[in-house]
Formats: sequence, C-alpha cells, structure tokens
Amino acid sequence: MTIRNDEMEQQSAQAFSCREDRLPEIRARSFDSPAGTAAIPNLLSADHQSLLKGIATLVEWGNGKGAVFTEGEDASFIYTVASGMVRISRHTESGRRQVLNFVLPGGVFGFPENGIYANSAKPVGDVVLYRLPWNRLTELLQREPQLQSTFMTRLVFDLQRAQSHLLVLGQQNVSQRIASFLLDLMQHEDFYNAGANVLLLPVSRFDLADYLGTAPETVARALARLESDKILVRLSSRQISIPQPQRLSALLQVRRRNH
Amino acid sequence: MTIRNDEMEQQSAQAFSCREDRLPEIRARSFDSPAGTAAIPNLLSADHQSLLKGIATLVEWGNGKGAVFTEGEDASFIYTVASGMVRISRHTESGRRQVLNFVLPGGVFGFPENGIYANSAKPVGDVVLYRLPWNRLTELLQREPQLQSTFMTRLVFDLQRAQSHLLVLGQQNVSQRIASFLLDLMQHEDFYNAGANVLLLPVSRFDLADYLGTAPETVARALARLESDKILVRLSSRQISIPQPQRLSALLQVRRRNH
DNA sequence: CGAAAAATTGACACCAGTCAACGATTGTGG
DNA sequence: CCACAATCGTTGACTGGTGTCAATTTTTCG
Repeated sequence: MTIRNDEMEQQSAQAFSCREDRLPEIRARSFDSPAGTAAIPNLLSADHQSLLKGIATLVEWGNGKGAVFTEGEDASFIYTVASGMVRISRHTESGRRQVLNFVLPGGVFGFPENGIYANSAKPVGDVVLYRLPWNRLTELLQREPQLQSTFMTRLVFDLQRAQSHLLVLGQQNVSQRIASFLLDLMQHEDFYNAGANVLLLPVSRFDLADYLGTAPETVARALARLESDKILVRLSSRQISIPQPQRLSALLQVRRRNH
Repeated sequence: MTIRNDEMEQQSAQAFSCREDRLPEIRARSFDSPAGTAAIPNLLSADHQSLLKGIATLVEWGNGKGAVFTEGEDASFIYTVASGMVRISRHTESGRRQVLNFVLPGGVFGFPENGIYANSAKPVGDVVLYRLPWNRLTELLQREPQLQSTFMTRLVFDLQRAQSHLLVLGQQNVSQRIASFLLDLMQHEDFYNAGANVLLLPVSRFDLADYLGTAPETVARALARLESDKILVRLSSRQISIPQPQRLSALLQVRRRNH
C-alpha cells in the first residue's frame, strides 16, 4: 500500500499536537542581513515597511519540507510571504483535507483563533517569509492606524476570495472548478505566458484536488476530457497550453451541474 | 411553470444593475429616535458605541421583503445587524446562487470590493440594521485604532467561518453538511432549546440547500434519512428534535464520502 | 539504473442532481 | 370562516457525475 505524503499529514493533524518533522531547515535571519534587503511587498509605504521590519524576522524554508505551522498549535506569529508560495489547509474531523488557499507574495496568513492556529501552513517549493510576533504587531497597529487599515484591506480581500471559492465548491462541477482555477492562475504573470498561451501549474494534482474539493483521479479525468474537447493541451503534468482562453470561461456559463 | 422567489432574484442579479423591488418599506430613523435605544451589540465599549452612533442610521426591513443591496451595486454603506437575520449570497456566471452566510446580531456585512458590492444581502424575516457610511467609517477608524481593531477581529472571525464553510462544501456529503449546519445552529440559544432538545430552523429549504451547495430535494431526502436512522425527528418543517446530539457529531467522523 | 512517488486510465457502485408529481402550509379575498 | 391560490416541502423515478479501488504508465529522485 502506498501512502502519499499528505495522508501522513492528515494523521498528524488528527493528533493535533504532533510536532515531528517540522522546522527542518529553517534559517532565521535578521531583517538587516543581506537576504533581508527584499522589500515587504503589497502596497506598503516605505514608512510602513520600516515599521514592520522593526518587528519582523526573515525566515526561509527549503524545498517544500516541513510546515510553517500546524492546526492546533499555539499561535504567536503572523506571516507574510516574501517569495514563493504557501499552502493553507485544514482537516475535517474525518481526516479529509481541504486546501483553503495558496498564498502568494504579499499575502498574509496565520491569524490566530483563540490563540491557536486553525489551519496548517506548508511551503510549496522554496519560500521566504517574514515572521511577525502577534503581540508586537497588535501594539504597532494601535500606534499606526494607516498600517492597520492596510491589514484590514487585506483581510477583506481574503474574505472575498474565500467567498469566491465557496461558489466554486458549492455550485460548480469538476470541469468548471478546474476552469475557475486555471482562469484564476492566468491572472498572474508568474504562471501565465500570455504570448505562448502556456500556463504553469505550481501545485500537484493532490493539492489541486484538495483545493477543488475532489479527488486526484477526477482531476486527471476532467483534464483529459478538456483536452479531448480541444479546450486545452497537457504539455506536461505541470504545464498546459490554452489556445483559446474564452473557451475556458464559456464553460462557466453552463447552467447544468452535469456535463 | 412555477418560479420560486429566488429564481427571479437570480435573473435580476445576472442583469447586475436591476434595482426593481428593492427598498420597499425601508424606514430610516435617526439614531436618537425611540427605536434607536437598542445598543450596537458585539463587544463594543460604550465609547465605541457612541462613536458609531454618530455616523449610523437605524434602518428596518419588513418581513423578508426587498434586498438591503444587490451584487454589482455601488457600495456606500457598511451594515451591522441589530436584530433579525440577513442572508448573504452571490451568484455564479451560470445563474446559480450560493448562500455565503446568515448574519446574526452583531455581525457586519457590506464591505465593498472596488467600490461595489460583491454579494447580495437580503433580510430573513424582520430585521433592524445600523447603516454606516463607508467614507465616514474609514475616517473614524483612522482616529480610533481600538475601534478599527474590533472590526479587524470581526473580519478574522468571518474569514475563519468562511473557511470552515469551505471544508463543509469541499469534503462532506450532504448528510454531513446538514449535521454541520445543525450543530452550528445549536450553539445559538436563540434557536436551540437544550432542555427540550428542540432546534428551530430559521431558514427555508431553498436557502438551506443553497447554503450547503445542494438541492432542496436532496436536503429533504437527507433529513428523511436522518429521521429513519433515529438521529432526529422532524416535528415540523422548521422545527426538529435532536434527542442525542452526539449522534449528529458522530456522522462527521466517517471517512467515506458515500454513505 | 532502480525505487518511490506521481499521474493517468479503467471498472464499478452510488450519491446526488434533475424533472415530475404529490401533499402540506401559508396567505388572501370574498 | 371558508374556498382558493400560491408557495413550500416531500417523495418518486431516473440518469449521470464522481468517489473509490485497482492497475498501469510516467516522472522524480537518490
């Protein structure tokens, strides 16, 4: 019997306090170290950046190893992504995993619920994060209403995205869910080469399936069907060509749940 | 052919600027009118309450008639619920409706996305709301970091709830979704009589189905099955008895998606 | 090059969506 | 107060989409 990585994650998540295999190659650096020259992205003014730098620690994670934190842990830090991608997920009582979000540079994650993390956060590939102590951040936000406003804007944005995700999971069939995901990815130049119409998928089929609330097999079949319908071409498992993007969005117009 | 209320809503929502049948019996009152004596709930200090009262208008809606606002409209106001319940929903491109939330007293809704409402808000039964002008609120929050912090806490809370909802829609079968909803409702004393083990359902089957990402017929069948399995008793369509709540939560432990 | 993981394809059962018809409930006007 | 209509809720019949298990192919990585 083969067990995929994330099955084991589920077991540890059910235990809810398992800290094994975490923080393997974490290298905390001072914010003023050479690697700390990267700016905190996402609409932060120079003033706000320096304010955040005062309380932030730059941390890096190796190639997808270990977790930033796991659901159920005590929460002391908020994180913001400098580079790379972080997968946010949560498990049901039955052990199933739902991927809630893929956080891109500029994104914030790790807000505590009653002092503990409700979700798990894991790097997808190499990642650089800024780690902000929650108590010091709240103090700072009290003194800097403008900065707090930026965080609030970010939260409203994340809430809207979660709600869009709810529409995908609640009202779309698997083909439409994939179409929604691809169209979403195409908004990011990091993944979409508009000239060549080539899209890079940064996540595995397992992560994608758990993000879309389905099974990896179903994702594969839906992609195969989309290819036979000439809507896309699978160049490789992580690389697809989308000759006519409007045909993808046309899928979302269909009223019926089946087909 | 019979058309249910919300089918027509879908059509107007697809038009995205239809304002007909809105604001039918809205009665705006000064905050200092007799009806304005009710306190703004939810962890607001007396200071903050009076600050909000300075910019708030008390508005009431009759028995479920009309909408507070519709997706696509220009957004000028934030709302907070004083009494009653508000249903937040959004439509897919194909016209399907997803109910995102049922906002209870103390809840906030109506955050704008690029100046427009991304969702629709409609009263469920009689409702009293506080209407806060967005531009005046942002000014106020700049001057009152503590108040802004309260709003941020509320947003984090709403985000966590949306994420829990994502787990329900993405990973649970219909019986489990209903169990999750019922267990959620049982947390509120307004709806659950723990002594008699009787739960009041404040929403219709249509709203419930759209909230759970399924069809009303499927909800009815799942409830019938739960009753035949002795997990609950339907006293009436809006009233059910739950003799052993732990049997409901036991449903959530099952790993399989089917049955 | 070999082992492990990932991705795909096949087979099959079943949950759930859809259409339809039938009760139950609510509201309204005479 | 009752007849009537409209809406809501439930049940039936049927089909298709999708979850699960299994096997095979492809890719990754040591």
